[in-house]
Amino acid sequence: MSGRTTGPVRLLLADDEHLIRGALATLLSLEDDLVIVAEAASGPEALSMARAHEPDVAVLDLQMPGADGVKVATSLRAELPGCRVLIVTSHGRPGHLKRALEAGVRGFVPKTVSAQRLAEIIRTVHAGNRYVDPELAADAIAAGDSPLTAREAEVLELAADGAPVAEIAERAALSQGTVRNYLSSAVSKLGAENRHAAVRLARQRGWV
Amino acid sequence: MSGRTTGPVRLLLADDEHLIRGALATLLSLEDDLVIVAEAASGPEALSMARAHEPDVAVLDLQMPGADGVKVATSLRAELPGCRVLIVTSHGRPGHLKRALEAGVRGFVPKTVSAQRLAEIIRTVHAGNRYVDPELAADAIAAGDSPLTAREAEVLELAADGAPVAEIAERAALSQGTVRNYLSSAVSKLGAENRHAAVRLARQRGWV
DNA sequence: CACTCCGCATGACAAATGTCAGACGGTGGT
DNA sequence: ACCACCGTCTGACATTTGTCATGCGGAGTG
Repeated sequence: MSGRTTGPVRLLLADDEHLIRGALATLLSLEDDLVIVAEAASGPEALSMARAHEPDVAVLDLQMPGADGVKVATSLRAELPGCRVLIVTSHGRPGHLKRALEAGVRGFVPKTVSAQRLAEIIRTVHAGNRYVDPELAADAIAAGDSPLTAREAEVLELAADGAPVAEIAERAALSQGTVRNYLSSAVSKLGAENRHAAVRLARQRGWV
Repeated sequence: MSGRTTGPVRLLLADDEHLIRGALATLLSLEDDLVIVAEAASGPEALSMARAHEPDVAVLDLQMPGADGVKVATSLRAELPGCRVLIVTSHGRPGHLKRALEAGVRGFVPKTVSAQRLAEIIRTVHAGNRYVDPELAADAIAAGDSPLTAREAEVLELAADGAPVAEIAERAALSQGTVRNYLSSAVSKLGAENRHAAVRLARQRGWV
């Protein structure tokens, strides 16, 4: 039902850490039914490699220079609908999982799994099924959806690097009072002490 | 010169990401003169493994649950002076490098190097030499030493999660005015807009 | 259509934060 | 011994931030 010809699963591997990517390539190559057809060290590179080699499954690191795994997945979905995407990550933030699934990603696993297990998951994804790490899924469900409105999230993001209200107001083209109001509402929705703690919480949950 | 008997270099591998640790173990095992005698997924585990197996070189990830690579290195230095320590990291913050060298670490490399290169560096370290990634070294020199006094750093750290001044004052057993003063001085020394930006900068440079 | 609800926006007031001038004690140099 | 210097510490004052009451306008409902 996958409409694919038989033969080894053709993989694209993208991760900016050469050490990990190389090691992973070697290890996955040991599996008889898997073959790495391309490697990339950044988001844009992953895209162009995918176009050139049309892999069956793309294994993407979530954090890469240029464009993160989810952005790459979105583009791939449009350009190569036959290519399944599997995301691998070190720090699993709940919000990222949600964004990833919305981008059509078929698998989402932390780097704490073994290579053996990863190979199995690659086969699962290639067969057309989905796979999400149970622990990350639980976290995502516990965290739930973002309670923030678009404006609140926007303002909170501008506040992320400790900028004063005046600067946020200018960048968002709002009055200072309005900015304070949004921040205040975001802070109370998140149950934080102040806006800086709120930024940390929102980041943790992947809402910004 | 190293006072060691000849034979393969005995390695301890510690990294909390199973995927990477396993892949790395496989890849390094391919080198004839390297052999992995122990693996660990956390700081404390790395220590007990090192005690049990007395490796020639310990390859430690900088960020691990329990105790980070530098803390482990400090303990190892005291308990197994013959064991060289090589630290591997994803996000190289200048301050970490400095702390690592003070802890007697012999090598410090980012995960962007290839496994082949890592094997060479392991041999370099085992031979008694030091190796520090040139780019990380340049960053560390550019960042320089922390200009913060002990108190300033302490207060800044307490401010890290967005706690209000009153709470910081209580936790540091200081008056609120004093706390503000330290924060103010830290902020101006770092050239930041406010204390939150200062926290970010100090973290970036590895000064907290 | 009228009504209600909710997100968006604003200004006034209270509270927290940042800035300043200055006091005290220990260290090192003369 | 004396002095200058630096880190530590404090309170008073200006600025920034957080909270509140309130107004405006579109979406959904009766």
